[in-house]
Amino acid sequence: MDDRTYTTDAAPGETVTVAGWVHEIRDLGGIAFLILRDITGKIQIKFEKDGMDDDLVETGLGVHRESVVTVTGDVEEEPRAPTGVEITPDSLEVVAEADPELPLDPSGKVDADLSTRLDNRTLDLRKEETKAIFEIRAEVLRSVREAFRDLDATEINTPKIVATGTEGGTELFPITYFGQEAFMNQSPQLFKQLMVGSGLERVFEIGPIFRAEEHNTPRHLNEATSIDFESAFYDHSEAMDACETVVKAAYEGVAENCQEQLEALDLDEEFEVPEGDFPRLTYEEAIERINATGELDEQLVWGDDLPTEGEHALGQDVGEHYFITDWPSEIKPFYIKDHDDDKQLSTGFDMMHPTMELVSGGQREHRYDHLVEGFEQQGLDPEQFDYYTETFKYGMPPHAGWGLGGERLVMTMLGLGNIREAVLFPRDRQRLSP
RNA sequence: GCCCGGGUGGUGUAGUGGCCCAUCAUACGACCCUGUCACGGUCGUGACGCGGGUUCAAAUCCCGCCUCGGGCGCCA
Repeated sequence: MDDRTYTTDAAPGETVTVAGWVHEIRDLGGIAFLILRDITGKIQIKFEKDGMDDDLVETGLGVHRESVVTVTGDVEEEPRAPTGVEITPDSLEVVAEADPELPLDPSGKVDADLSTRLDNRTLDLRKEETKAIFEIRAEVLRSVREAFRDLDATEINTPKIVATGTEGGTELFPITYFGQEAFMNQSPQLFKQLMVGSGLERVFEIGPIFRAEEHNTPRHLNEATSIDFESAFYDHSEAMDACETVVKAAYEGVAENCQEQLEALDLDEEFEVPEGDFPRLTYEEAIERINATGELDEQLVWGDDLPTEGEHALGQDVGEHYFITDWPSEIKPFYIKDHDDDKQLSTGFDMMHPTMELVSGGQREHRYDHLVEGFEQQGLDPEQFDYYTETFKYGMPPHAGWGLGGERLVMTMLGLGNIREAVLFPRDRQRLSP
């Protein structure tokens, strides 16, 4: 449509053709208004019944909400119109009629359950607030890519269909690959590590990960977007620096480029870019602080994983993004390197939002012998991972990296109550369609 | 995987044994209304997830199934 004018661009004095959805019709009797909505906003179409073509009035006011129409007419300045301008139509064409009864109300007068919204995502995304979430999500991904580029990292894409999992025994989706057993990849972990040993040295990947865990929570998905980073000649501390930079860049991008969207979500007042360095607590300090809050019935002891309740108590105590470092080796995966001076302590770290874990990372074990030993200690058969370990024989530099949950980043940034809100078509325990 | 709580017109809800041939809002249909901006007004259409049971009587209690949400574990 060459001659289409966006509603926000319709200037007084012009004759324009606008195209979009019928948001609402208000018929006051002798005068009626049709509110037309497009990507840029809304505009009012005025029908004064006296002196207007009867067919035009009948068509314009007979159309159902959410139908697609094009309207050609004169734009006039009108202080009484919501946007200060309105169109007096010469012609109106119903391009696609909508059913009179809609499965949810895009004008937002009546709430819909998340489940109803997800079943009707297209209609749901006609709402300002829902649309804003995904525009912000896009900005987060854009900013993150730019931040990675500033770090001189190369974007890569690794296989999602794999022969073995990352950590061996965890829950994977099995598939059949030309008669062979295969799985959906749960993480690009091993592949991105191989790339730091390649000529690329520093890489990142933004892509789907698949986990077959049958959890049922507002913060888990079975298909999620992982933002992964890995660099040669980085230690865990430098990896944390990069992590902080990238997460802050996401917030900065949204603050700079998504004011309108934040307003739509009623967050423009409270949205804050994290300032200063994220505190770095050791695991030991973390459990001590959790114990000191007195929120837990039982005191944590060294070696315990942090229970959800403990994460919440600590998050509230810290009150901002923070890292937990120096985890016990035994509760971190085999590919995480231990501290050289203390085999009980790993270089693994998590980056936390006050409400949940966002990032998991660490310095990697780059020494072939230690790596193979690690596989065996975790009860995994190193031979199954030959494609991975072999590379470590041919000059694998020390390296570190992390994985960030893309949806969790958006969710915590916007204070969404459910991670499914941050995915167009979420895949969870019971949802496989749409 | 374990545990808990829900499912009532298109949508969101009220109703916890008889007061319910089921409340309200919105949507939808008809009519009235010349400045609405959640327009207003009058009237109307439309629902108890499925199956079985208890009871004189079930939306309401019990059982099974389906389905949705949440807590934990685990994780991003």
